[in-house]
Amino acid sequence: MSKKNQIQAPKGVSEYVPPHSRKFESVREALLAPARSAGYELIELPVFEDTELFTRGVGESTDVVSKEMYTFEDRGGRSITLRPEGTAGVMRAVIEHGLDRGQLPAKLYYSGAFFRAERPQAGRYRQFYQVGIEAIGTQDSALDAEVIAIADAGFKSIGLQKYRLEITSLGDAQSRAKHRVDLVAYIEKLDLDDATKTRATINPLRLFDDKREEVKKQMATAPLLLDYLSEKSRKDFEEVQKHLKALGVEFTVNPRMVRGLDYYTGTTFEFVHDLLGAQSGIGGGGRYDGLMAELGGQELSGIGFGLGIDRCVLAAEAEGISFDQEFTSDLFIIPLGDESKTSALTIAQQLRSSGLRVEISFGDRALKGSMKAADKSGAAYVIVLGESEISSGTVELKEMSTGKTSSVTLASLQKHLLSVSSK
RNA sequence: GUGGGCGUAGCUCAGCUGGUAGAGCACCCGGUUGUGGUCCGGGAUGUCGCGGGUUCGAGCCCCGUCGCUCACCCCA
Repeated sequence: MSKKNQIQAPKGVSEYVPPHSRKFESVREALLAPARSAGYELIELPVFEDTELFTRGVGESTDVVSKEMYTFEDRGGRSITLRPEGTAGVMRAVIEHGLDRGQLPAKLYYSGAFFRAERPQAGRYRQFYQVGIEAIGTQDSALDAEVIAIADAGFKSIGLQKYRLEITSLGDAQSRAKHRVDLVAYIEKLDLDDATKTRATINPLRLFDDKREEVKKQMATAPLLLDYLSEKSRKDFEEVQKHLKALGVEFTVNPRMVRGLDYYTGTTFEFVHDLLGAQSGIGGGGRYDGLMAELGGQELSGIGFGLGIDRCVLAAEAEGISFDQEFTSDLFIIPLGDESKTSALTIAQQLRSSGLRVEISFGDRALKGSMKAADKSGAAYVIVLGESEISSGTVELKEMSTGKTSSVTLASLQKHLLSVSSK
């Protein structure tokens, strides 16, 4: 609630506080794990970059660059922009650090906050979170398929089911040029309002994405880029599909798919969730042939994706997926009296070093209150630590789910807990 | 940038045709000495988003403003 002098978060940012943040953490780790298993390595980059990186990399004709960037001047008079997406920054860093001079493909993953100055709505925030990967320097349909499969594995490991994968190919430069000529000619004959016409001159492909029925109808017979693919592009695209089938990754070919960033070429894909609102894309990506050269690097092709953590959290909630059990402690220690607090601290420290999750009851509440706290924490076991336990070296280990207790010596507590801990 | 909906305790909300606020959940304490989940008793919490107007009187009406939210646009 907004009180008089209370400072609120800036408009449209997503925040995750406990217990909700558990979901965020679980989702992020689930999305990242398949990339790590496939040999991708972390790249951690600044959230702000030289504005030119995005105008050149992402493309000035995109809405992202033309009206959605957080751009400001720093104290040295440089134009700085909060990163609206991840790929351009990764390419900049790859070139700057010469990662493209080593073994290829360079395989990188990232995770972090991105910024777009849009009007917020369900699943769309001004600061949002993405994980992504980029595989740079190798042109191979098998790599395209693997990248897509890594994203798919991430969604599956969250437990998501109600999503679908759409793929297409944007072909090479010549294919796109030929198609564009025909598409523009086709669009010129249509009955469209001025705003839409303007949009079409900036990027005619955008009209395929229009949600209005009258536009959809008119675009129904528009020339499709897939029909213009060169022999090589067509073969590559078929290879990708063959590999995806072998991997058991389900997909549909959507020749009308449109992506918002200008650098995509060749294989392009998008994951869409069925239970989300208007913002239903949970991830997407594709190959980009010209980006590296555009940014002053070698003529190398890359492929990657960005997955929306926020939207995956929303999707997981919509599907009723819960993550809570991953976040409960193995043991809850209740010290009685000030003297036993030292023991509680040292015992907890020792148990934690073996990977157990251990909490202590703090403050001076009564035993009953501490037991309640233990119950609510979801801890599997509880011990009460008083003078008698410390002097005898034996505690009553209580299993919270059954209420049963058993006598365990402090010396064997760790071994005991490790044997029953699932983690 | 354009449009719709909504702003009452930490959360979810109730508040009849205007008479100066309530429930459930959560939280804290207790129900005789050191063991939770049920039950019972007790307690704290709101300038009813903010500002102005109408009125004897406004959470309820009017105007403005800010915020949240959903959709368009665009996209993760």
